[in-house]
Order: sequence, then structure tokens, then C-alpha cells
Amino acid sequence: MDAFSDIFVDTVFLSKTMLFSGIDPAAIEPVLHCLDASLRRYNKGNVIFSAGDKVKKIGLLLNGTASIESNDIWGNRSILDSLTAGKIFGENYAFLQDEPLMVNVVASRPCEVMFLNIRHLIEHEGCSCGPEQKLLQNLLQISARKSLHLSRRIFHTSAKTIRGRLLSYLSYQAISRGSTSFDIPYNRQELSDYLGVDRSAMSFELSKMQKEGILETKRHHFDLHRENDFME
Amino acid sequence: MDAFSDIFVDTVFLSKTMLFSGIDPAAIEPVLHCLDASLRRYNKGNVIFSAGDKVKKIGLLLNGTASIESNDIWGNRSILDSLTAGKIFGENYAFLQDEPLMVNVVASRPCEVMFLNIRHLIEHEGCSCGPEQKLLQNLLQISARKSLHLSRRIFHTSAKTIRGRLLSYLSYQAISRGSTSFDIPYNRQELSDYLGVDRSAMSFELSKMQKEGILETKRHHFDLHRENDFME
DNA sequence: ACGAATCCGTTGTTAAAACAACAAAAAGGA
DNA sequence: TCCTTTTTGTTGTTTTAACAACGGATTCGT
Repeated sequence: MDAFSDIFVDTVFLSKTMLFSGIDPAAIEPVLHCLDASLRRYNKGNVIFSAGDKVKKIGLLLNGTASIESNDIWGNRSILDSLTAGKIFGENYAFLQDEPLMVNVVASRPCEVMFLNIRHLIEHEGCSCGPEQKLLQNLLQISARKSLHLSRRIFHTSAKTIRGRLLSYLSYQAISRGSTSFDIPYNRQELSDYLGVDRSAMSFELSKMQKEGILETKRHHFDLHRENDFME
Repeated sequence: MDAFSDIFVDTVFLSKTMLFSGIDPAAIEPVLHCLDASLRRYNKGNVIFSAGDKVKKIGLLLNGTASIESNDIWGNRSILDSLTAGKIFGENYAFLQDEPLMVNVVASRPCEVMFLNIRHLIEHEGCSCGPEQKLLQNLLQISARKSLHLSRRIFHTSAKTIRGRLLSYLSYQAISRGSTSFDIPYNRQELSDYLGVDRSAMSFELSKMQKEGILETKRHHFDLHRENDFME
């Protein structure tokens, strides 16, 4: 506890996250106290939250990457979303007291996580002002944006063919970054788990698409070829 | 405009919705004014919100049913969620100014919708008290719960086989209602669009499961047979 | 009660993905 | 740098779902 008082906390970094957006860096440190902040470090593969847990604190990823995923009883993994520095997770479950986690949150690279108790932001009756009010508004924005992420994952997996799913996902990446050349946060196995298809079949499809001149790819990097009207 | 002043608005019903939960029925009418409430009626098949729209007001379903769905360029429908009386929709897009809708909201039966402008709940700086504060908290809860719905849809469609998807969906229904006998809000076509499978193939699988004694079903009604450890 | 429209189950065919197994390539560690 | 581990691409086989077409059942409107 009080784990953050003896280590360096980069309030400037925090003020740039969506959660603390609009809150003065100088005002952040006291807020962290209020939220009972604590820190923890994870290695690749470590489980941060586990399905079935009842989480009371949200996590804020300070660095590294993590993924939100679930494993069915046969061990098949589904990836719901990937997390990068500055992103929070577990907020939906923290709002909904007692709702057990359906997912695991797993470090896909070494990372540090700050845990924050946001319960009293909601429980606390009466007026709320200043940073508290702002935090609530930010949480609402984040929650809305996360829902859109989930909706998008559903779209990308609604095509019946592997190619259709790849094109849905890749063309969205191109559009949202404004470039046909981009890196994705997934390796092949992770991408196939995100799109809900078999890895080897997806690999095969990708190389077929390369032979057809639709795209070029190497590992995390993709180049979509413009003749194909991805941007619409 | 002011469309609700000349018609009966059941504030008692409203006070039981998640949105107005915890707000005194007597206090609701003035809130409706603040939120610039308006009403509209739809017939089965009518489109309430359309993909591409930029919505400024959320919808509150007063009665009837609607579904949140998307259609790809080949006309294949994906159903993301079903809406019943008291549920709100469009809130994520209303929070995120300018984000165009990815989905359609379509009346699956005749229904009435109340539209509410919640923008100023968020824009408005400074303190917030009473009903306003409560509304924000409720919205946060609802948004969190909706995210969980979307996650659940992802789980139900992560199985590779039709049977796996049916069992995932049906056993969840049984668990969440506490009974192996229940009605679902979908007909066959809608269920298959929710689970992301072909209708006829799903029908075939369902009758196979009936022959195997796993369940009984007729139209919207399902009975799961207990020998199969659905409840765990 | 009647016809029209919708919903549902069934079948056969076709297309596509899952699966398993393996080798090459790349990355990471000592 | 060398060895180990991980990641990726490739192939062949099997399983399964999509698709198309149809008839029977149910519902709805009048």
C-alpha cells in the first residue's frame, strides 16, 4: 500500500492519458492518494486479472502492452482488445460491484500497472466538483469508446470468410490511421485469435492475398495496395 | 418539440428504468424538459437510427422491442443486441460527439421511443448535484452493463461450431434467469444473426440436439435438459 | 374462416475453414 | 556468436458450415 509514494510517478504522463485528461498534473498526486493508488510490475504472460475475479480497482497500464482475452474450456483463446500505455481496464467491472470477470487481462510484454479504486467516485452521494467530476466525465468517455471497440471487433468477425475478416480489420486500420502503411499490435497468432480464425489458415490466406497483389506484409507491418478501394 | 407535454408520460414507469433509477417520479417531469424530450412511434421494420447518422440524443424505448444490428455490403445482417422496454440506446455515440453510427437500430415490433438530449450533462462545467449527478451515475452503470453485453456476444460467437455457439448462448440464458425453461427475444433468423451462423444450418443443428435429448424448443421457447451440466 | 405472408425445418451440394504436422525463418538469451 | 525458443508459412486431410431450394406449419390481417 502507498506503493507509489516511494517511486517516481510521472504525473505529466498521467495527465496525457484519457483518464486524467483535463486535470492539472499538479492536481494529480492528491487524486492518486484519494484513489488509493498502487503499482505492480508484470512479465510477459503474467495474468493481471483473471476470469472469475471480482475487481474493485481499475488498472491503468503505465507501459508495455497487455491483452484482454478469454479462454474456453478447450483452451481456445479469444482476444477482445489490446491495451497500450495509458489505457485503463476493468472499469466496467469496477462500476458493477460483484460482477465476476468474464475475461483475463494478460501482459503480452513486460509492463507496469497502476491500480486505482474508483468505487467511491460513484458511491459517494451529493455534489461532486473539480477533479472528481472531471474523472467521472472521462470515465464515461472511455467507457463509450470501449463499447465502440467491442462493436468494431464484432464487425470484423461478422464476415464468414477469413479474407473478409482480414479486409474488414485491415481496412479499418488503414482508415483510422490515415495511411495504407501501418503496424498492428498483434502477431499472427494474436491476430487470428482476435479475428476468431485458425492461425495457419489465416497465414495461408494472407500469402494468397500477397500473391494477388492486394497487400504486402511482414510480421507486424502491413502495406495495403491502393488499387483496391480500401479507403472509401 | 415539446412533444411530451400533450401526451401522457408515465413517470412511474420511467422511474423504474435504469436511466431514471433513484430519481423521484415527481422530479422526472422537469428533468424531461431539461433534456428536451420528444416522442416518436415506429412500426415493425422501421429504422430508428441509421448507420452513418451522428446522433445527438439518446433513445429510450418506452415499449415494444428493437434490435441493434449492422448490415454489410452484401446485405448480411449481424445483430449486436436486442432492446426491450426501458432500455436506452445510442448513448455511446451521444457521448462521443461526431462519431458516426456503425449500426442501425430497427424496431422489431411496433414501439415508442423517447429521445433525450444528454449532451449538456457532460459539457456543462462545474458542479453537478441532485438528479443531474444521479443521471450521470446511472449512465455510467448502463454503459458498463452494455459493454458486458457486447463482451458476452463475443463469447457466444467465439466457438467455432454452431452447436458450441448455441450452447454458449442458451446455457447463459438459463443461468441468468435461474431456470432451464425460458423464452428468448429472437426468432430463428434473428438468433442466427446474433450468433453469426446460417439460419438453416442452425435449425438443423437444433433439431439434432432435440433428437439427442439435449433440449426441447418451439419457436421462442426453450427447455434445456438438466442431465447436461449447463448450470455449473 | 380464409388467403397471404412469414417462419421454420429438411435435404443435398458446394465451398471453406479447422486441424495436424512439419520445416524454414526470425528473435532472444547466455 | 551459437543455441534455443518462438514465430511464421506451407501442405494435405477432414470436418463443418454456407448456400440454395423447397414444403409444411404458423401467424396475421381482413
